[in-house]
Amino acid sequence: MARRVSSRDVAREAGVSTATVSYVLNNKESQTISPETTEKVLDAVRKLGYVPNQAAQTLVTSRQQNKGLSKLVGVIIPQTEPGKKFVFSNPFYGDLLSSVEYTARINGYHVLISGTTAEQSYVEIAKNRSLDGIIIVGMYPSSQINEYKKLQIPIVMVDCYRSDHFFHNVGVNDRHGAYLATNYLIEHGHKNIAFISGSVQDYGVNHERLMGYRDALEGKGIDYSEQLVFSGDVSYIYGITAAEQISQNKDITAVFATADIIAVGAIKGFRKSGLNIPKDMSIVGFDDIHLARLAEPSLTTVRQDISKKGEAAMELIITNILSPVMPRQDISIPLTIVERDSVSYITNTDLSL
Amino acid sequence: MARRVSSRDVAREAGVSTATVSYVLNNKESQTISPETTEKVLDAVRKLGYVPNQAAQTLVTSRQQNKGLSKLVGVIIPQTEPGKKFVFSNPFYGDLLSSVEYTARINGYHVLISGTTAEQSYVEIAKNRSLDGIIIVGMYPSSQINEYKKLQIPIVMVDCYRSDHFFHNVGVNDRHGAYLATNYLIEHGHKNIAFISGSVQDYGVNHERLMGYRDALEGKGIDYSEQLVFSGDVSYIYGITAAEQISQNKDITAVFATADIIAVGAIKGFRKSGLNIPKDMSIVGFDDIHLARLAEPSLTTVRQDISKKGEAAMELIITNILSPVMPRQDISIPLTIVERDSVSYITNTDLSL
DNA sequence: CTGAAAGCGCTTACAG
DNA sequence: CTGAAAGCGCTTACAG
Repeated sequence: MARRVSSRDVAREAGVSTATVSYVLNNKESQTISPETTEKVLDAVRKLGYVPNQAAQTLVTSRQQNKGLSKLVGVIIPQTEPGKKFVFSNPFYGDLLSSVEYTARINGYHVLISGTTAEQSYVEIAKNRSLDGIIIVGMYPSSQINEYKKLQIPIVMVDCYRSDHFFHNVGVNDRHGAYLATNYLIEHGHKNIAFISGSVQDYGVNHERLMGYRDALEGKGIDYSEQLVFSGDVSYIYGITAAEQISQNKDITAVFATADIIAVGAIKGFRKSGLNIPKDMSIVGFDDIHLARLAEPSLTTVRQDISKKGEAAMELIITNILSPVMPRQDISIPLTIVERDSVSYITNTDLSL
Repeated sequence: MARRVSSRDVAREAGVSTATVSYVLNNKESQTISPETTEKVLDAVRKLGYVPNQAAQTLVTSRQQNKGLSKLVGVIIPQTEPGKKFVFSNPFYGDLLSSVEYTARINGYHVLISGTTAEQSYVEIAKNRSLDGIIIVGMYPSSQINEYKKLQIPIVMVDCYRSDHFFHNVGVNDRHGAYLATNYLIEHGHKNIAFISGSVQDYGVNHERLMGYRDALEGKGIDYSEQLVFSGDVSYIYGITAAEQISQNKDITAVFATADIIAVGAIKGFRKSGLNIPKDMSIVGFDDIHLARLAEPSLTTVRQDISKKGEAAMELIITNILSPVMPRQDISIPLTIVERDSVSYITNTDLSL
């Protein structure tokens, strides 16, 4: 491999010192360089095709702060199991990563993606690469999260519900989103609304969404009943199963499914049971995945701006790199209802029964 | 930020020189270190939680070769437009990236993802980060590809058809895949088989797939007719449109769609036209996206092992880093037919007409 | 306004 | 078997 062009080559070409080259390229306000010298250096840079060596820059700036050393931000995406591949098939991660990368790039940063191996913790990777910050997506065991605290670099958690809030957070207000969905159904005249979700823990996304569902019912003076809560796993199959169970209960006229994939399964399940969507059963989902638009009927759902999420996360990192004493931030990305064809009005509830 | 533990700290703790620390950690066969010393160093490393500084390593190894300097491999994913976000929503890229990253990781490499900005070409990024190799996914303008040649580092192109083959290549045999799909339909008794695809260029994926379609027809002595070729864009919508056109031609009993998304649209289109799938019309797709399994009926399609693709690409890079004089490689990932419910037999073609 | 020099944290001939 | 020393390519006080 041909030796790379260094700042010394540029200095020689321009007839100046490497210090001057550095001053020109980093235009420090502390140093003023004459226009002529600046021009000479820039010409030499162009002529030789000089690109600074980031490794050298990282090394030399390791003593200072408020700058970012490596201009590298790590992104941690959930893995099926530690040391294995990512659970990346979910298009959500692709969209998120895309906006994370874009926001990094226009700010002069790059993105390192990496899972962890049995032999190497992410903390080691962060040290080894002199990461300027880390974005952690999804839920992880507390032990792992605690490790990161030692790192003393900006860290943003995305979509992570935890009891202790040590790092910055970016997420959606799941409770509010569930409220929106449920309330939408109520405003369409529905009263007996089933709730279908993955497993509901004491905290976490589904817990929040269940709370939002209850908020909406309560807001309209409708009694909450555990009978209407169906919880399994986040899958198409479970959507079918839940729908078949729900079909047994003739009072139920609507369903809020906490994930589109469940909702789409439910559509299938209801159809199997001979119910027409939306005439006999209204459904609202959550996520607005690609499939939501293609479903038959197309699915009314709660949409989050994934792009904004990634942008917010990376902006938080960068802001925090620049001002290390910044207080912890909690950012909530707005949610909106996307109206499609899976919900119908019930005008005369009593008569229709 | 607390000063990091350096090899000097380790050396001091172990009562040896930094050279010895380096020898122990990199266990060079050229240097033999006594077991006692090795033990002392390793103890110190553990005690202090020492992690080598990659920037320093990259910098110092910049004079040697056959090693990889930065242990960093760049991955270029298609962007909507230069300087913008990735076209990442396609789950394909997520799967690919996942296996690329995994393969890198278990080999001691990391993955840098980055698009390009107007102000900064990827060549600059590669130099700046001392990238050890690059994986380029998809098609790019020749001018851009030519830029990369200067870089003198291993480069693998994934799914890229080009007239000049300068870099390593990883892809699928699209022609063979199309042959498999078409032949599958022929073996189910179909003779009038329509071909639906995105725009067909003089070279590229769709061109190859059209060739494979023709191969299969020819292999069974069936005449090729341009009347049966429908080409628009790779979208659900176009699938609907094409299906509606095809419904006009009562001779056609089967369709090979070169993308599942088109095939799923076609299912919808045929249903609109009152045709039953697979009784009145058989369909085979290509890709095996998530949707293929969920479609009604589920879609028979050609599947590629995306994971293998990423693995092969990264392995090629790493092999080439270790042996820089390696000849150009061309790797084709196997394709298989996934049989589902969208194809039926035609036993008595003549009678059925 | 510009340059000489030190130093970031490593690795590797070379000497012993 | 181990260490002193040079050097990778930068940046930044400091001196002038």
